[in-house]
Amino acid sequence: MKDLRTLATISRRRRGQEIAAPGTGDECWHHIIFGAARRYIAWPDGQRRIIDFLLQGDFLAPIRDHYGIAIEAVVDGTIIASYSRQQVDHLAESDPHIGGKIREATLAAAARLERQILLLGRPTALEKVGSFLLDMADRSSIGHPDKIILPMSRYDIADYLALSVETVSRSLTILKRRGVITLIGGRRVSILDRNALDHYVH
Amino acid sequence: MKDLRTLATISRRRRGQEIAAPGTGDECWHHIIFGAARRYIAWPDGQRRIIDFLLQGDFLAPIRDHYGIAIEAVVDGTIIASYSRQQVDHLAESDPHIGGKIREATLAAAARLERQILLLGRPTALEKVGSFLLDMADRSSIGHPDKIILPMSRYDIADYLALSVETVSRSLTILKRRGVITLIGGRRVSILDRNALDHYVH
DNA sequence: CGTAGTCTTGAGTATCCTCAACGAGGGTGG
DNA sequence: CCACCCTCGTTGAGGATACTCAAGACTACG
Repeated sequence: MKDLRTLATISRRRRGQEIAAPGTGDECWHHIIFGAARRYIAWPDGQRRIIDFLLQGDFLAPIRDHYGIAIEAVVDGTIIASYSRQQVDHLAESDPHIGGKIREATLAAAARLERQILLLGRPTALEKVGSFLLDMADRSSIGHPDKIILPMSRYDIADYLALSVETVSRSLTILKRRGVITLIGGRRVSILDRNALDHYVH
Repeated sequence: MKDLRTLATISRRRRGQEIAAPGTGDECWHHIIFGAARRYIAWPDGQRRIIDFLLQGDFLAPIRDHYGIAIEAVVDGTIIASYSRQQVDHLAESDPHIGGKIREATLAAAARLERQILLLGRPTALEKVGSFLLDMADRSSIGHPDKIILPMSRYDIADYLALSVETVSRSLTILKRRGVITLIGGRRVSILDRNALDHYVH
């Protein structure tokens, strides 16, 4: 009996290095073993829209792509396991249990996209940033649930939330001044008042 | 050999009638046979966010839901085929071919969510509305690719695009005045200048 | 024909974006 | 070890865009 692990191609990437070229996203499953990645579109006019951040442990399904979506590592030393879609399909057909796992992972990827839709639908910048922090706190489970380490830059966050960098920065400053969070060196965030944060988010 | 069709529960809904109660979205697959539906969250403060419109032919995967997402018919006489998730899983395990179909449908649902993310990420209202029209023209394939019949109200569109009703209305008026589209009675749209519309969308 | 819901338009305001400057941190080379 | 450069992050001022509030037109339906 074959195993998923035998199909894996493990690779290691530096910060900013390409994981999948634009338009090739539907060829492979990816699994983030360590680090973080961003899935994005670069428009011809120079703008960039980040569709999805992939954190440690996340699976990415091979979603069909008409836009030229690319994937890049966010931090140095990001480790990715990639699986050819065809081989995974083949395996799923021979092993019903694995087929179920695959369906499960696909639904989880869809749930992540859905959260992102809710995030983008929030009316104000403060709500977007607040939701984003709560989301990151949930997902980047490193021991304490109120300590977040943001692996991505403010520019990344801005392109993810469809805001300008300045607005992201200002929103964080406002949350800090109101005593809702603390900021240590830009990338380390502590949630002091989760109630208040939840409240921004409805 | 069992067949998917034997598992279907067919039902018929009037405009505004519930198809799935909040939080039950992960129990069933749904397939829109006729009409249209909206998948949405009603926040406690009265706001409503539409995550997804389901048009004729669309499949909806049973995505896990922590928010209380509900589904409603958009037009009278909407016909839905529903399939219990468990039974579908069971069938998929016994028939690899169906398993593949299921994975395919799940990926298509994810691709739809992804398009919605790109839509919400557009900076201006005009781009959002323009993208929305192109999207609808692609999806509601009724003979002519440049004629659209919008089954939903302006309020629905506003909650979908995260804009106010007034802004949606104004954007459509602007597109009309610029000769990009024509409006017949509010719900019927013709695309006159697809190039221009594409251009708004980058 | 009246009513309720939908759609459009207008005026004023709040929010966010753009442009600009400055500060902090990390690497590199002298 | 320090100066320099580069990227990243923050803050300020001014202007553009979308929202809110309000009122009027259109449509569908009883």
